Amino acid sequence: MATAQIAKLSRTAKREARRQQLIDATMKCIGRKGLTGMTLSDVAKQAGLSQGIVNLHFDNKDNLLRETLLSLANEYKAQFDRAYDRAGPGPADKLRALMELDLRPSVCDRQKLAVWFAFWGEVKSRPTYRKICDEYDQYYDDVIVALCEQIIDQGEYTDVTASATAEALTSMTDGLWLSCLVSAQAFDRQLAKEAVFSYLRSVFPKHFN
Amino acid sequence: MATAQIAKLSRTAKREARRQQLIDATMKCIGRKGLTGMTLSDVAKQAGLSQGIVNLHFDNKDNLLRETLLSLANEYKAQFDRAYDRAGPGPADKLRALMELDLRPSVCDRQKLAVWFAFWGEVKSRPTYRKICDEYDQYYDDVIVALCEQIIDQGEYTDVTASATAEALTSMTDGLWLSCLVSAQAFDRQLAKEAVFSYLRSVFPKHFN
DNA sequence: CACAAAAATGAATGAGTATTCATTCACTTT
DNA sequence: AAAGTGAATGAATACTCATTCATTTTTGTG
Repeated sequence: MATAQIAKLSRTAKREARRQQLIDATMKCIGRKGLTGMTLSDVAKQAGLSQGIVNLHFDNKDNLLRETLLSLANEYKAQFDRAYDRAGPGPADKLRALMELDLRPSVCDRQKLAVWFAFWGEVKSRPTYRKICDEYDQYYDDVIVALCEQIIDQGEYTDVTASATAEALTSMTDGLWLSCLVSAQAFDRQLAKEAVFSYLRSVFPKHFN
Repeated sequence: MATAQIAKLSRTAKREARRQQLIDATMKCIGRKGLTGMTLSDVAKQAGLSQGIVNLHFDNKDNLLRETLLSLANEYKAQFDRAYDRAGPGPADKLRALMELDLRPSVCDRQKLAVWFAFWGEVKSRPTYRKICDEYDQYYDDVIVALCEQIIDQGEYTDVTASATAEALTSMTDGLWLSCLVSAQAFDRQLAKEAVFSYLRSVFPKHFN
């Protein structure tokens, strides 16, 4: 949010907008310099504000980073829930919508993925990060397992378990994110979609053909 | 390698052993403190050597980190090639072996994955890291695409493309690694295997049943 | 408009760290 | 045994960067 627009807001809204502005700046800096290279000066500069601004709003760097992760996670969850709600009523519709979400340019772009991977890279040594990531993941997994169960019920599929299929699906999108981040060639969104949906066609042929 | 054993080696072998000792220490430190928290003192202490030792052998921190990534990548490649060579002659045998490799405890353990993810987390801001990761990935991808092609030929599968299937498979293992790293529960290796192999059964039923 | 409160500034601080280097140590060669 | 060589040490140095805080600016209220 641009500074000019902040002026019009109420005091508490303003405070919140400032925090978000700093979080956004943080994500940009992580993308540009990595978690190891990012400094609070960078963030302040990126936000067009002064040296001490982060400590004023977040007390310390750790806090800023935790709030940044939370913001990223919440933003994703909002999109997840929205995609779920807006999709057609059947479990296959919903599952399709959720898979498509993960490959949408707004989710699957190098800038945002750089931030996700930056935090995942610290998960082992930072229980706080791990806890946050794990709690959200748990939630997504439950939703997707439930959808797979419904689909399996409907289609009377045998030789398939909901938990293994859900695991395969969520892993696949996470892995596609990695290749989007690492691959030197422009990410082939079409191929990625084909990977996911050829899988869905082959496990749930009655639903995805 | 223990210091005691280093004494017996020739001069150049000694030098190489020392470097590897420092690289191993670096990996341990990354696991324990993350890439942001790791210091050269930590590494020296972990290796049981003195302050300036890293600069003596690697000139600077950047260099140490790049060599650490290369060492990790080479170690994996050696295991990959070995698994490929040792597997049965058919493409399905080889593909099975490569998938099993990725879920082996020696590859898929939190300590080692922490290091991989630490580097992936910096890939966006460090072209060097990206280049290294991408080159190796390219190689693995080529191998796996070729195997899928052979399997598709043999089985006369239709409605499957080698590139999408290969993409799905490599993504899946990368994603499973993430869940191994993040999940609070002990990683369910059996479920992970089931995820991968139920997929293989369903795309290549003639080969994986 | 005046005044108190909140927000923001940016220079100063100091803790932490990568790097340097004079010195010591452990072998090897002569 | 003496001289020579590379490895290793660890104290000193130089520098970066998170954090503090005295001061200024902005905002909302009576």
